[in-house]
Amino acid sequence: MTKHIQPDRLAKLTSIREKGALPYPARTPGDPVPTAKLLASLEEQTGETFFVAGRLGQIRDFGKLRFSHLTDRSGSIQIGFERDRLPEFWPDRKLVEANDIVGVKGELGTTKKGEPTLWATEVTLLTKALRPAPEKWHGLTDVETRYRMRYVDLFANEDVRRQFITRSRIIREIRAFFDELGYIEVETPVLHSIPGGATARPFITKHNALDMDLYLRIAPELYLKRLLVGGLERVYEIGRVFRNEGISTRHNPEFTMLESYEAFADYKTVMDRVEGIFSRVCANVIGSHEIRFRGNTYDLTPPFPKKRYCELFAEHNDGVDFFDESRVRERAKQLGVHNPELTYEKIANDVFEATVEPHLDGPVFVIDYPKAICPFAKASDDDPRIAERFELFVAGMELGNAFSELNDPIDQEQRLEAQVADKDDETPSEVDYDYVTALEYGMPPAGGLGIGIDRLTMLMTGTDSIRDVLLFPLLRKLQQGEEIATDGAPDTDDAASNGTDEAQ
RNA sequence: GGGGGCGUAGCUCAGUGGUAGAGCAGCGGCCUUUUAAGCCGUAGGUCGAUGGUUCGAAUCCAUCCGCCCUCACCA
Repeated sequence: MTKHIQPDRLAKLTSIREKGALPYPARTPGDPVPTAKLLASLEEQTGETFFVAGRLGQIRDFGKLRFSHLTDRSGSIQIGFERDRLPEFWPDRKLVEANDIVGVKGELGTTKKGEPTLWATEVTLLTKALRPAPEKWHGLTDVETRYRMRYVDLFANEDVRRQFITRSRIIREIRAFFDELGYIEVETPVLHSIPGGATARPFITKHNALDMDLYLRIAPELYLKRLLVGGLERVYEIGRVFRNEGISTRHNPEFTMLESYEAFADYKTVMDRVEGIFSRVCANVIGSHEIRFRGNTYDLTPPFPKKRYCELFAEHNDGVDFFDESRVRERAKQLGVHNPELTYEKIANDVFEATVEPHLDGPVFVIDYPKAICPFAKASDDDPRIAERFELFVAGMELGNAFSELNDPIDQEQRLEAQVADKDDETPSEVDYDYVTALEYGMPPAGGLGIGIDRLTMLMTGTDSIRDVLLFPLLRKLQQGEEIATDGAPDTDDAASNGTDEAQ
């Protein structure tokens, strides 16, 4: 690693030490003021002395005067280094350079052209950077390097920093929304001995002492509903789930899921909750209910339109009824999505996905799904073939999934057993009988919700790729000893095989 | 897995068979109001890797590695 460091920076490091200064001091000499505070009331504060700390940008050198910007978490401000104000620092000024982290004490003012500037009277090196910053004008643009070295991306690209601050604010608003409704936030196990609550291939890991296989959770659902049995009544969890599938602009193998469960509510209540979340995030984070995503504008003002699954199915399939098995199979063959391994309802759902989903620009709640494809949803009291379930679509992307939770233990046991009997290799291989036992003790009627936080953030921030809302998206491992291009090591190369597809 | 694109200096990129280039960053100078500062000078390379074709390969061919886009798969 260190062999690729810029030799001139190492030389400066040595120089600093030889002069008895510390290139990595343990303490910051003062409590830094956010630079944004200096700019916020510049006129009233002109002439006052402040201490700021952050990373130095490009240095513009005029011999006896130099300028640079100092960036901290709140923004950045120009620093003016004048020879006559810095008698002690001046001879060693070149040991402090772009990308170093410094503390600066100085007097607030402006330049002749009115640029707010902190005129330095004391400069303290806080951290010597041994690698240079990316080029000043184009910055760091290589996508692979940006993902692999997000730490560089973050300080080099302000909009990237802002993006992740926005993500954090979205999550904070969601928490506040549920907290105000009396929900409690809980944490359930990530390591599951039986993966369940969704249809997906799990990651397998091993517990050594117990000598048993464990699975990284594909959903927290079944544990959260156990809490309803326990009487917690309103719970939510925002946490990582893991699905052992491919990678794309909409899929990362680990992603963040919000799940909430509310006793004595049903899927209609949950629709209100979803609208409440969207409304709140739009108002408090985005500042608008109109968002731009992939070239289109979407109005997220509630209420969102509701469309029945079976009606949409007929509408986009020449009036074919979802439950008309022979005609649906025919249609599936015609579309080339007829997989005889699957159950009839799954084939029909594939037809739905092929014909209806592309048209779901939204926002739209697709409601009342066929019960057969909803193993955890309660059937409608009016039509036993229909489950009280909805999914929220915006921009053709599924953002949320919710239902009136099935709490009939006998029905649930039968459905889980049917799932295991299914040939589909994505379905669970084992029934979680403890979950059934929990239901036998009585779970209150409840409405449950799942929302993909990453996709929600994509939508809200107009981001095309899920990798741009994940700080560290999954990438292939580099070979040992291999470094990323940015420090002169041999580029690329590696072990491992090819990745593909999905998740979430 | 299929198709397409890309990989050259720390960064951003030119270079399509004949001595590896530019801008920025770096280094040495000049400069007290710049903000992509300017000017003069200087240094910097396993052209992703391996093999092949050729008198000669960054360039043509093959294989491999990595990233992006897209389709497929999949919430």
